[in-house]
Amino acid sequence: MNSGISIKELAAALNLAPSTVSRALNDSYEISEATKQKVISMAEKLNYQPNPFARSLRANKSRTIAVVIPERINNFFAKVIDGIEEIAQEHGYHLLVYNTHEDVEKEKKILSLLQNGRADAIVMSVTSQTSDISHLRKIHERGLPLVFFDRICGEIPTTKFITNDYESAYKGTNHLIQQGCKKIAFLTLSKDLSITKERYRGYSDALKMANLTPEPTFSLYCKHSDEDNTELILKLLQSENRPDGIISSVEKLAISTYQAVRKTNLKIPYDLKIITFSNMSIAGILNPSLTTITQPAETIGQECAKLLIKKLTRPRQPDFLDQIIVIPSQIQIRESTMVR
Amino acid sequence: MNSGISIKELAAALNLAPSTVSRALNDSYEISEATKQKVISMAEKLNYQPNPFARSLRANKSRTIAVVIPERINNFFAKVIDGIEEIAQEHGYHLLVYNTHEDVEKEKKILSLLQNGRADAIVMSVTSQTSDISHLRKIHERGLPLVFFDRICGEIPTTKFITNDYESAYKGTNHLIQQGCKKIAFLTLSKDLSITKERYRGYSDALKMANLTPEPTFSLYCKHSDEDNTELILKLLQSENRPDGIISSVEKLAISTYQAVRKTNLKIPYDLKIITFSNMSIAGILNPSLTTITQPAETIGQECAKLLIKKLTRPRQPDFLDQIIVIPSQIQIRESTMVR
DNA sequence: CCAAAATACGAAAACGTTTGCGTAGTTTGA
DNA sequence: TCAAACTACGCAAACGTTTTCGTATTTTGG
Repeated sequence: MNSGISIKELAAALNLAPSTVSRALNDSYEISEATKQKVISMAEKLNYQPNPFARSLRANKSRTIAVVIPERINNFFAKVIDGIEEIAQEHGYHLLVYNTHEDVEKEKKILSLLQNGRADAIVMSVTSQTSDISHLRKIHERGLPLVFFDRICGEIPTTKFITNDYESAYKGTNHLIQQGCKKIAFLTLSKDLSITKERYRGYSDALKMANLTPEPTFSLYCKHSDEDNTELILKLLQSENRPDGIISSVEKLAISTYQAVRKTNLKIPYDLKIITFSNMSIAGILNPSLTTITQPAETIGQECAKLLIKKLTRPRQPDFLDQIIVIPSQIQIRESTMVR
Repeated sequence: MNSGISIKELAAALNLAPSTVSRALNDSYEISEATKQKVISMAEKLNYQPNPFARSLRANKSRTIAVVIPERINNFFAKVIDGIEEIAQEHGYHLLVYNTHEDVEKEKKILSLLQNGRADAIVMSVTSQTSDISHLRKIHERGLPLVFFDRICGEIPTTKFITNDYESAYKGTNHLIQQGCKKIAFLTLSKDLSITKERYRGYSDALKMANLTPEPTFSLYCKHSDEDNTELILKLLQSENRPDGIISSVEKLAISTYQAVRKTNLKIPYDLKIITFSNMSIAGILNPSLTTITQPAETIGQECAKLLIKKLTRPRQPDFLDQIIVIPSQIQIRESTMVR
């Protein structure tokens, strides 16, 4: 309602021109120390708060970063945002956060809302359904700084932050093999996802290296509903030629696996070993505790934000390089992949 | 960088005045249908996007709601935000999200940043450390619409949304008693928190009703660090007069309890039964599965947003009533409180 | 001592909207 | 038929900043 006093009123209270007050508050060399002090103390006294919209209008900058994620109830994305917020706050930036709920149409709507300059930059992780990327291209060609993390879009020439998906999947799969698994299944969400492809490559290469062949029926591309996924996995576990090891590309599919296993008389890790990409704090208290590949979520968020802010605050910074920056994950071995 | 074309340029392309274009786009009765059509199609063609800051400056409204939470890696808060976002998006509102990390000083800084009209309203859950409430009072007295949820601040006369904390705690405790518990402990974060007090009352009253007395050593006020909490709980479990039932006010203390139990040779639910306030999707796959009191998080978020938006979009809406709106939780009984 | 430079400030424009007011041209009504 | 009302649009101000330019006063330098 009442958004406090304006710079004009503050100027009037000081018998100065608004321009002088503005310069004093922005510590301009053109203003004497004495005047600066007077202005600052009066501003304090009257609790003057500059109107951010007037500023944004004038400067054509919003000091705001938009974060677009596919899921909010997800420790990985939550941690990434925490990382972004930390750096953003240090530099006086605000965060607009949008959840696409894994829905491309929603993603398009949100990006279209961000075309008008409401945010100075966008950091996002795409939907598992995003194959048409015209909306991303549009934003990028408009010159709005855009970086991707985790679920990246390779076709857009900008900087992307991911973890070492190939390597982690390779190592994870190899770990299963070393623990004695012969028939290893791969669980993931969408075929289109960049990270899926990389992780599948890692899984596949590890199998080949061990002279095992990846069976098509062992690659499970799951849906959105947890119940459906549990059903799908259950079917796989009850099939004649069931897997004895599982590597899951997403946390929640590991959860679904645990749930499916409960409906069988299989025992983890004896009959089935499982490892998953995850950021759960409670992986350790699951029974049996869950072996995880943990992505450096906060770090990814921090790096995204650092890069963006560098670009936004320096005068003539070049565009983002078309490159992929890799921040390695860490494998935490727990009971779910123990030999005995 | 380039924020597209302005209404002036659009007007020039149409040989019209900016005012006419503005009115046409806002569907004013003063503009003929023919002109409206022309304007709209040209706006489409040139991809005209109104500048939000010019609008905000002019209207003194930002179409933005600020959400302030103490923790982001928390299913409850994530779900609440999802609920808020759903309703906000329907009405064209954007969400600025801030995490206080349970730090009052950060909370103060954030609220001070919100004084300048960047957001039209605030919906928040306070820190577990918030006892000095001058910053909240300041915002409220400034006339900025403010609602609380879950962690509410009773002293501020506005509308608050909570779950039936007293009743749920009472029922939860009673459930433990009926399952045979005699010595029930209560785990929580801070004494200052509104919800802690209510939940403790429910716990305490349930004990009294069953002729049990709440022992002081059975009320554990935990810290921020998960490791410390696990230690604290472990000590309680190893004490001579250990509890045989636990009701936890916060999800993560139940997790810590599971972790502590692992370091003893106690068995849930045989030696210790446990129930917790929680929004975990995976409570069911913990071993043993965890009995929970689930708060209606999305609904709480939706209701907060509905109320705010009603106030923001109707012309002369009265101030929020000083009232507490209760949305009941649901108790989900699982193995952790089973008799056998 | 006086021109030139430096200091410290003010006036006004600009950012992109929306809106109150004014006004041609047209329609209405008795 | 002609004043009154209506229609459809334009002009200009306003929102609160920042910044360019201008200028009165003081300081500097030879």
